[in-house]
Amino acid sequence: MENSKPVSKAALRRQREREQRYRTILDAAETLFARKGYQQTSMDEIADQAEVSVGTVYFYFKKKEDLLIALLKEIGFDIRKLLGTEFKKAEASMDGLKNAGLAYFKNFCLQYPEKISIFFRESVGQSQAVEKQRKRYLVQLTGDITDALIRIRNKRQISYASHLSEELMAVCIVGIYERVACHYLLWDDRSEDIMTVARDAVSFTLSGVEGLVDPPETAD
Amino acid sequence: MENSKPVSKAALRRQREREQRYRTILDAAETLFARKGYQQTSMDEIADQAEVSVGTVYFYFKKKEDLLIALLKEIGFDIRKLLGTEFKKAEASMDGLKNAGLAYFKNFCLQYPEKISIFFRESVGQSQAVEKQRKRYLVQLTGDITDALIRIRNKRQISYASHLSEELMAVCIVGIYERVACHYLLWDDRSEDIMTVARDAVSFTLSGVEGLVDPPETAD
Amino acid sequence: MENSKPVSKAALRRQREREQRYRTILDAAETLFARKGYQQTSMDEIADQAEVSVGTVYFYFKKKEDLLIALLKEIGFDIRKLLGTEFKKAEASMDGLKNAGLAYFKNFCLQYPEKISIFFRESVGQSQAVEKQRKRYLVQLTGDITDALIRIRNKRQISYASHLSEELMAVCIVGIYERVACHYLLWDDRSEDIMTVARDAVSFTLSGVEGLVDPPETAD
Amino acid sequence: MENSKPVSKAALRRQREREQRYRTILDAAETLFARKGYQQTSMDEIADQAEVSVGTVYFYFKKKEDLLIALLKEIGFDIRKLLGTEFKKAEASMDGLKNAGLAYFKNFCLQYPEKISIFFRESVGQSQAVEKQRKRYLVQLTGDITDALIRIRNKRQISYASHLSEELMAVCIVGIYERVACHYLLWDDRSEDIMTVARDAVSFTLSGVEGLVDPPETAD
DNA sequence: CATGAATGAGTCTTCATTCAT
DNA sequence: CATGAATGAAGACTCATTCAT
Repeated sequence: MENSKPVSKAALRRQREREQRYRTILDAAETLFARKGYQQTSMDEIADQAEVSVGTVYFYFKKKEDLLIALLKEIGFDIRKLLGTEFKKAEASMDGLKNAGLAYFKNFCLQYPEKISIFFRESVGQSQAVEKQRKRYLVQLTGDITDALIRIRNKRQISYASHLSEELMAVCIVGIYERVACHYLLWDDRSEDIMTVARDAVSFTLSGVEGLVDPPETAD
Repeated sequence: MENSKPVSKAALRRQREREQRYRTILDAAETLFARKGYQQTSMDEIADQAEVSVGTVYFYFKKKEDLLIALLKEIGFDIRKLLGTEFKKAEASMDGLKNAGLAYFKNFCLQYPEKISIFFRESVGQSQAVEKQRKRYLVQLTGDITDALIRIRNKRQISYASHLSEELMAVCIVGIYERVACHYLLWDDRSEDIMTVARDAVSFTLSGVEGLVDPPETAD
Repeated sequence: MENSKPVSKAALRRQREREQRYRTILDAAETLFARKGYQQTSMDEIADQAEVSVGTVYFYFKKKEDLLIALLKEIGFDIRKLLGTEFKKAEASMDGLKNAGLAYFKNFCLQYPEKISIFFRESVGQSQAVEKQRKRYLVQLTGDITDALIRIRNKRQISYASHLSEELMAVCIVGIYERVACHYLLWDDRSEDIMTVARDAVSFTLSGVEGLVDPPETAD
Repeated sequence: MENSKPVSKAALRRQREREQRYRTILDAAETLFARKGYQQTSMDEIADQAEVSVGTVYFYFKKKEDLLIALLKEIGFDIRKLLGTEFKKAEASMDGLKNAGLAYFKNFCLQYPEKISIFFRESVGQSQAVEKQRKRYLVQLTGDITDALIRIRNKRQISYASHLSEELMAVCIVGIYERVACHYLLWDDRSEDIMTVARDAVSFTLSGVEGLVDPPETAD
């Protein structure tokens, strides 16, 4: 019994250390990809920044792409979690959509502009494998929003203009939040205006959705 | 008198030939960038496709980037012309916005999906120089839409939610048209649904704009 | 008779123009080779500087090397002429050697530092063909000095240390004048000190020669 | 205690191997630059000759220039060491100068003609960076000789013609030894005559120096 | 597991030279 | 003769990836 423990303790430490290394490397990649661009960052630089050797980077990530894909996955997951939380708080109502939008700008874009840079810029126009993953995560995101819109529709007992409308709206919403973030954070750094912008963008979104409700809710 | 410019004939032909070459090369680049991706296309391949030597490609374009930037410029210009035309036809009204949106999908996206690919995908995440030009052309586009919104505002004697609203709406509209095009043409090829999607996207856009009108037009 | 003249007039003009072109191009090359270096100067740049087309440059000089070789020849010839004149003025005496050295610094190095740059720097370390010509002109120069030394020897009825001495001394003299010019004109621009330097260098040279006289002139 | 540095063994071997590789590559470059010329030698050829890959060459030398500069440095250092040794052996006397000259021809030029080729030919007329280093090492060499001449002057309590004389003489000496080596080893291979030539060149040098002593040593 | 030297395919880019007009 | 667009071989350099220690 006793000597089964020491092993597991060491093993646990190892496990912990390995996870730390993984994180360190991924963080290094995130920092550099955001600062210099994916193409302009070499594996050596990432190893340097993470204070490990190239070999070690390759132990955790088989290819350079994998770093980008892992980041993509993490960021996609974070955004979905954020939205999911807000959708849940205000179950199946337009408020969920509204709060999710505001939270995205306030708690995500402003906090982690480098993640925006990676998700919406550095991961675009790279290899096919990256594009595939990028599509996967953005489609999931779109799916989440589509689902939320469907729940809202069901609850409000309304229908939308066409059978494609829910998904289309979700796509529009993603497009808005993508471009607004890029425009006001990556191109012009207007961080101080971001919440004004956010409110307008959310308004735009909500009105856009309402505009596709069909037939209009008849207040009888 | 006429033969006082004997140069012109030969010179004109040369000029014409030069322009043709330029076009041939740019077309080759467009095709390949859209098909294989910017990074994955080598200058030799472009030369091959254009049926000239690498040297000739470099005679017309000093660097590989310059090909992408030239394409960016052309495409940006084409989109602006399309929108400008529609805005002018329905002077300062929401119809202009509507028709411009529909025309974009019908007369641009469907006709030249490869241009969409270059403008919204292949030119992203490349070098700084490309990003700079990309920003330039997208900001111009946003400016055009902003101006149109301002003209509409003036004509209707309304105002919008905040001092940033016009620009913000323009950014949203660009985001929508970008993402919708990518989603339905590059990711899923749902060309046949595109006009349904387009109508919904336009509706979404118009409602979005209306939603930011403030104070609401008083129905007297 | 009469109509044989017009032809020859035009022909003469042509001839003159051709020679002017040749000069213009060679001057352009000289300027650029001295300013930017032979390797760093392209044929296009030379054409530009000479205000002609590349094709024209190639009409007068079949290869890029030929420009350098032509310059080498000219410069070599100029130096030999300068030395020859001084040698002749002070027939077969050490004064000839002295005056030639002073004239070299005063009337050549100071006037045409760019020729020094080409003769002693830009034409070194290039292709085999250039090296061959460079050797040819420097060997001629050495030969001239050797001959002068032999004439002096004969006149003074002396002999030198070994059968190789005359040539060796000439080689030394060429080496001195080469390095001094490079050192004080191309590396440090100490043009204002050049005549002091020149006097010392000439003294050094003359003493060097005297030192190899053997047996020493017995002052009886 | 001993095994507190278990790294050292493996690390030392690595260090040694690295240095060997560095040498192998530099030797390959030296051989090829001397045989074919700097310009005419490609990095691939150097890699081939050194039996490594191009990548490895670039691992040790960031640019092609760096190979030449490293060679320049080594050769410059070797020559200075040789001279320094002779100067020291015959402290502050003309014998030092004499022996240094003879040693240069006997122990350097004859042994390593390829180094002469690189130092005095292949490194001339290349890029600015190379020229800069070349100047640096030749100026150091000149400085060494200048210092020796000053020490001799002090010991003998004499002075030279002008305040520039020491440096000027050093420049002359460098010029002589440069040109003589090139003339009799690179242009005509007269290796068998080299020691005769050397003696004459040394005589020339010594007399040259004496000639600039001023006022002449008073024969008491 | 970590290291970092080694690999070499791949690419952009340059530029001397040619030749049809 | 002059022009300048076209050629394409050649070469420097990069960097993702591997692997022996």
